[in-house]
Amino acid sequence: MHRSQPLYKEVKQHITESLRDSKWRHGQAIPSEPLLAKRFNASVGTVRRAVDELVAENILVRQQGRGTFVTSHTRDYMLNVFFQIVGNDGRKEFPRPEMLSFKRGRADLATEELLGIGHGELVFMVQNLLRLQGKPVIVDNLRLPAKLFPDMSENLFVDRDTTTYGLYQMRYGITVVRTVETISAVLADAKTRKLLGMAHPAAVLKIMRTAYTYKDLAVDTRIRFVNARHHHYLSLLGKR
Amino acid sequence: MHRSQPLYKEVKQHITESLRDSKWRHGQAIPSEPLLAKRFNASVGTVRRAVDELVAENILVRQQGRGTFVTSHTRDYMLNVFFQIVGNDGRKEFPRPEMLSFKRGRADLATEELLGIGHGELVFMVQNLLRLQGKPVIVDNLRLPAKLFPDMSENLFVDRDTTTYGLYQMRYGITVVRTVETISAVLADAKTRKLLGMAHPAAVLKIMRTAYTYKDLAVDTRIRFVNARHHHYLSLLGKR
DNA sequence: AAGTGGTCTAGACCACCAT
DNA sequence: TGGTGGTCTAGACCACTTA
Repeated sequence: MHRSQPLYKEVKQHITESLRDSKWRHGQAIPSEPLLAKRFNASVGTVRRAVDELVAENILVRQQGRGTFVTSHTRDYMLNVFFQIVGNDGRKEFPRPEMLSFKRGRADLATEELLGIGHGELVFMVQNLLRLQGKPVIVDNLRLPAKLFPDMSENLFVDRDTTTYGLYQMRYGITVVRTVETISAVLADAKTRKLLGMAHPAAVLKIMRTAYTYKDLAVDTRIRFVNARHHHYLSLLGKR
Repeated sequence: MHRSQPLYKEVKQHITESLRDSKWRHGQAIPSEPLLAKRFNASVGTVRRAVDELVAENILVRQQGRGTFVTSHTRDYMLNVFFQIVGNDGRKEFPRPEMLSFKRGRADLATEELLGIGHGELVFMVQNLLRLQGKPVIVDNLRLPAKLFPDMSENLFVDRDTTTYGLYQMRYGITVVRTVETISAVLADAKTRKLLGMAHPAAVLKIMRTAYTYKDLAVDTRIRFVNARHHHYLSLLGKR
């Protein structure tokens, strides 16, 4: 048989499409491997290979004896996969968010480019202050395209006990699968210094992050300023 | 058969041990899969699974029709796997190093702890200035345990056209397989500002990195200060 | 007990590389 | 042409979860 693409890649793509189209919702089990094999006219081994890759990408989770599940963006999951700020003592902790402002309007050109939206399209702009161990450590400026989040409102960001990505998934069925982060160091401006309780002059981490769902669709973009005096960004490269 | 560990994990461990003991040198082909299968009393499929994991960890490289090779720490490989500083235009470039100083002596306690060496053991201390597009961008303070690098000398760091990790591999058979990086932002001191051509006050990235070889043995540790005005640190999380 | 994923095998065929 | 890795299959048996 002559194929332009290996069968397991095709199976993987079919599964990804079902996820993108919300055929299987987060937290639910997908069909068993023998069932998928029958559906895609492939052997169980081939299906396993496709699922293996999606598991490696944190999109599916296997549980022996129970089934294979669509990853839920729980707090713990987020902490492990997408949150890289740890205390200098090595401990990682879930940040406590406080919303500072919520607006709807137009974004600047750079933001429109990052989000891949047209000029003048509406976005939501949310500013949050994140606390770790009670102290303000991160100022977060979030931008999300209004068309992806039809009835987004201020209330959803207050008193939530989920992450923003968890919110996207639970309420809109949008699952963030990867992010791109750009990290630099800048002198904090007066407002940021005040929020983070830093004296002049103060160096802070500037982290620009854009999040993507299946098919490389941008979901949100944000700029974070981090007081890196008692915390740092952890990056692991290579094996493991 | 009852096993405490899956067979493919054992095979993987055997292969890793052969690599650690330099039985197979970098750039060389390891034995073919049928041969390994025979040697370890396993099926080819099981050997493939072990090799798959080592390939995913960038330790081996497959080449269809030719064989499976021990990864060589070429410039290109380093750039892709361990070097995360990119220009703000998105371009990545190989840095040009200039050695500022080379010393042999005792390290401070923190360094001894990071390297996992005893108190008072000798280390080499190397300071380099790294240029990108001709401009000084990174000040690198390197520490390596003398006992791992017996006849290390200043000359080896001058006029080299390899990376430090490439040097370890070619001359000492030591292969770096993973690194741990800790990133924060600080105000640059006068000396660093001068080297990087920055005015007062200046915020720089402070990157502390420790590199490990097989079996979690620390190979070197370094502190880098990066002028993040025209460059940044790139971090990709999640799938792909 | 039935169903799920986890491991392992043996073998077929294909694509690619060296000679 | 022979050897290498790449894909795919069919089936056995194990470990775990649920009912």
